[in-house]
Amino acid sequence: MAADTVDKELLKGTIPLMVLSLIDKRDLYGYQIIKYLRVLSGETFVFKEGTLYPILHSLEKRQFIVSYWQESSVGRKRKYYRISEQGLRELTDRLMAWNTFTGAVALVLEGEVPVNEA
Amino acid sequence: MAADTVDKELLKGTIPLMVLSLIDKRDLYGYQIIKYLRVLSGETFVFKEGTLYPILHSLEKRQFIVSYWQESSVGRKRKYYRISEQGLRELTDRLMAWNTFTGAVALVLEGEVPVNEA
DNA sequence: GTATATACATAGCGCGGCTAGGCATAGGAT
DNA sequence: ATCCTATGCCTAGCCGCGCTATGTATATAC
Repeated sequence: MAADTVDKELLKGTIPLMVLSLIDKRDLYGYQIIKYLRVLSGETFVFKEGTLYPILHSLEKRQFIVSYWQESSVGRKRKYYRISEQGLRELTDRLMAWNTFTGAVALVLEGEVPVNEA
Repeated sequence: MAADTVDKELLKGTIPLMVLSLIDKRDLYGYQIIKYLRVLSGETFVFKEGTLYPILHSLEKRQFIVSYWQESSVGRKRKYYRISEQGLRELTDRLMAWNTFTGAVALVLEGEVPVNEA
């Protein structure tokens, strides 16, 4: 595994977190979110539509985000998403969970393993 | 989701990393690894045997760890694991992947979302 | 006219971890 | 004596997330 590739498994659960975080800053449409994830992550997160769209649909179904169509001067219509009240709460919760999680992993990785038996 | 609970989804792929990291420090047996993960993580990672043992078997099958039985003064026999050469390489790779991954997530979470359209 | 980029959608698969159960030994409590 | 708890190992089968693969549609560049 090269240093600039991500273990896909590690991603589980973090994509919705990142998506909510981005939409929280500004209303975005799907294709745009894929680009932002790619650019902001320094080309680490390169997702296909097949990965992101179902996640957006799931987030909308659970009412964390709300969609609306909007014309663009170029290309076809875009489906924008904005975050809801529940979405804000979900984002807060997921951020806490993320920090707890990475903190706990760090503790284990840096932790001393006692030499004595239990 | 409470702050002291982990989103199980986030765990995907990180358990083998933590397990390899622990065994790298000292030979350990399964039940012991569960305890260390629980204690070192500050009660964040509380795994059942049904979670850990299959992971150990998988790591051994891929020859990242090697097992051997050893009597104990109390209780039944224990199956210890030690890390192999390949396991050391795997651990290094997974550590890099972990750092890349968490770094990229941080970039996205803290990233500025430009106001202009692409 | 066809290749590329944009933009959205979904059925179905793969795979990691978890549930739920089982087996076995020892020590302490009742 | 019997039960509970802790220790210690094992596995079939499920669940759920993300990915593959594919399809549709519009606009621009060559």
